[in-house]
Amino acid sequence: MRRVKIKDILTNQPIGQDVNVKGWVRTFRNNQFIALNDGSTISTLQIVADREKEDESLLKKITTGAAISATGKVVESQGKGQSVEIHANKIEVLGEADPEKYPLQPKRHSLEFLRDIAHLRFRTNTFSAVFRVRHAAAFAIHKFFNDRGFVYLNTPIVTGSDAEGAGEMFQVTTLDLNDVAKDDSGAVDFSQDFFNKATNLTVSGQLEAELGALALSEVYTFGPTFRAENSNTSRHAAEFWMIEPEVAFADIHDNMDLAEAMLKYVIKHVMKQCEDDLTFLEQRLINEEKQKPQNERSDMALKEKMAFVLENDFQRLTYTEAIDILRNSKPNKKKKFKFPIDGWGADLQSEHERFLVEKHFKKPVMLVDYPKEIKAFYMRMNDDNKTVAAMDILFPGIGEIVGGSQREERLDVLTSRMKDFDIPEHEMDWFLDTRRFGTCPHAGFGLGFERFVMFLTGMGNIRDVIPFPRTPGNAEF
RNA sequence: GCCUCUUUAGCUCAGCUGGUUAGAGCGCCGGACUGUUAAUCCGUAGGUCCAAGGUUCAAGUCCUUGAAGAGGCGCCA
Repeated sequence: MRRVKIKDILTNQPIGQDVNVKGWVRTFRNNQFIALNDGSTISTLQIVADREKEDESLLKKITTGAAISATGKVVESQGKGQSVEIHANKIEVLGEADPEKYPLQPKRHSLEFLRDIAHLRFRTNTFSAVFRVRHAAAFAIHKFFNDRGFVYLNTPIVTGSDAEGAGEMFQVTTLDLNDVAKDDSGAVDFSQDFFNKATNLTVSGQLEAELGALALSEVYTFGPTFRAENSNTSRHAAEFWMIEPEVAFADIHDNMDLAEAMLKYVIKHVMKQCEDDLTFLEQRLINEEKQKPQNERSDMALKEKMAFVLENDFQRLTYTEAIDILRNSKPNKKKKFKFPIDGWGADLQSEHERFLVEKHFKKPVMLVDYPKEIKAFYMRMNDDNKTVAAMDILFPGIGEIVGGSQREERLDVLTSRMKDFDIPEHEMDWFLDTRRFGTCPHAGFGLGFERFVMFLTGMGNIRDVIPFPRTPGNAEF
């Protein structure tokens, strides 16, 4: 008999039909009631075993975590808590789970403990929900761009470009590290390396995406990104996924419109597709926050927060306006900020961003037009000659989720900016060619996928929204 | 990289100003019950108190160093 997914049975309720289901036992109550989950939905399906007829040795093997196959009739449930159940006439244990050794019990486990057993944590309600939501979000992103005529571009993961300037890179080499090839001057001889040059894992696909956009008009990347930063926070990982759209004939305002539309589209899609997962995750978050002091709890539940973001325009303001607000803010006047705001030009610290997003505006904030000194060389110089057309999107609880800009398309301005940043022109010749031939205004941004999934799931640590997270000192699994 | 906190049973935790034999809930195992909902009830077992040094008559508790984890900051997505 063909296997039916539990989600289908719970949705269609084919009462009277004989079906086969396969999945993993969550609990086995009363030697009779199996709560079975197959990952198709957060809900379990109740399998009723015939205690009289079934072999006792078989019943003994039905333990939490075991994989079973059950065949029987779908009937209306007599008990509370579920509408239908299966009266099994045949149960097969496909894979036993020794209860002495199986680490997952039908009880609450800490996220830290589950992180240590990341290979098994998919079997929990929380993580199965998180990864279904993550999938739905990834799918929605592809659909959003596809429907708008964007081309999905796969930029290189191994890169020979060392001028991306977005942080420390992981080196990629096949040189024998125990006996590194040296040249005459004693330096490492990368001409003997696999690519005949020094290579790294990408920190951003942006520069390559720009090349694509200046021919295909609209492109986006969606791939892994690597940063060898020693960052020890709940929102940084050494390996994470980034979405980087790049649009020709677009300015910073088009860019902001695109980012806002995309974020809202994905939120809407996830709310529709993952209703029951979100309900579970929302409750999980409420329970977790019960242990926190009142003032640290969020004032909106998960779905409420998502709906709120959906229904309201993101707050747009310039860096200069933000500085004014911060300078006149209560915490600044009462010297509550660790880094007081006294003038124009310094980068905002997380405490300032959090004040703007969580206290002042209480919604996502888009900041534009930053001082040129604190932003990257490729961002377009504004007419004031002091600021660049950069934008950051800040989300409550997570901070920076998007960073983007209009790109500097004027060759002379770009090369002079590169000089300021000590970036050698000859290494970026391929990049500059796009400015030499048929250059045009264009813009793009990078969205940290995991940070967005944190918002969508209410999870507070990036390590809990990526299946096998890589962080300093940790590359297990 | 910097600062703070944590580490006690399989899991989640309690263990007071250092003082007899280190506790609870859940899980496991055994039994009872049998339409249960993290089932319930009774019972048993289960500990290198993170590690190494030190102080003390006495250390789970105090000190030093180290390890692992968490939170905050910086870097950023």
